[in-house]
Amino acid sequence: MFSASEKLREKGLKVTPQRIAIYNVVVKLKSHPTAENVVDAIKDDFPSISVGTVYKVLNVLVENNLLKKVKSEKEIMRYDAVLEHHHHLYCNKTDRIVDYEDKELDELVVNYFKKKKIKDFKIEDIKLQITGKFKK
Amino acid sequence: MFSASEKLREKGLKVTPQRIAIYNVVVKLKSHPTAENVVDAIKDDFPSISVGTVYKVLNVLVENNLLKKVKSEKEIMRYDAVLEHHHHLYCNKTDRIVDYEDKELDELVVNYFKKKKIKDFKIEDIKLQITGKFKK
DNA sequence: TTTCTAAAGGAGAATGATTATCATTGCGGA
DNA sequence: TCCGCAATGATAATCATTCTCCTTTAGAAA
Repeated sequence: MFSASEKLREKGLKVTPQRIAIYNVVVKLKSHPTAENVVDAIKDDFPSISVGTVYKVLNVLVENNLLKKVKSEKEIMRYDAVLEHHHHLYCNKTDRIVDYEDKELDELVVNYFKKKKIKDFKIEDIKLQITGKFKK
Repeated sequence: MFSASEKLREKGLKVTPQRIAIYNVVVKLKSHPTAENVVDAIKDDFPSISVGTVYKVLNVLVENNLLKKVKSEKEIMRYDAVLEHHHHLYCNKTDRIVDYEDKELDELVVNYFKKKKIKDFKIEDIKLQITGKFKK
């Protein structure tokens, strides 16, 4: 496993304490945090950080494939440090977004589209948005 | 096929020219328009309509299941008059969102989840977000 | 048809997430 | 260690959306 600074350096990005802290917060919070969540979490260790900086750093990390954006049910953007292909469970009740990984399902879907092409469309990625309710 | 006013009446909503016009615009524009798109399209026939009214009416129509919200890649909300279960093709290049219907695929996925349950989660709907590029 | 009232529309202010601006700071190559 | 340029901080600006408040109107009842 590589540290935040190593990952930043690898991408040719300047390594700053703010970037390290923000990246680590998103990795630690497995809850697909909003920018605001990140600001709150970071304020403990970094009281002087600017909100604008958090947005800017999140965007830089997304542009450099260190984070991904997650579309939430609402209009607020959320972030995900899990880069591997995975699906999402959206909870109607609690607004939680939970990662869902399922190789068997992926294979099923990929095989399906190997046989059945969509005309004039080149598929690059398929994600399932599974909506429902957590039982607890 | 029912007209806009019949659909509004059926839901117990007041039938107003603005509501009829807005509903018809979303039905006619099959492009998953944004609220702004709707405003533009409606200004031809309805120059005096207020932007706030368009937003309010779109929300009323969504609340009453006459329209659905579509999550776009960007932060802007988009609307869909097609209520039947369907998937979406997201074009990376042009930002287009195109409906994709595939009963065979639906069956495949539903059968898969009949066998393989997700623990502590009650699935209500599964949508595929197929990202890629249109060839023309 | 006329009347009445709650709901809907219009205009524009307010909000809230995100981005832009710009002066200051600090990372990292020389 | 020094220097240049990119990153940060503070704050203003932006943009989609919602809210407020006053006016208008749909539609039920008389």
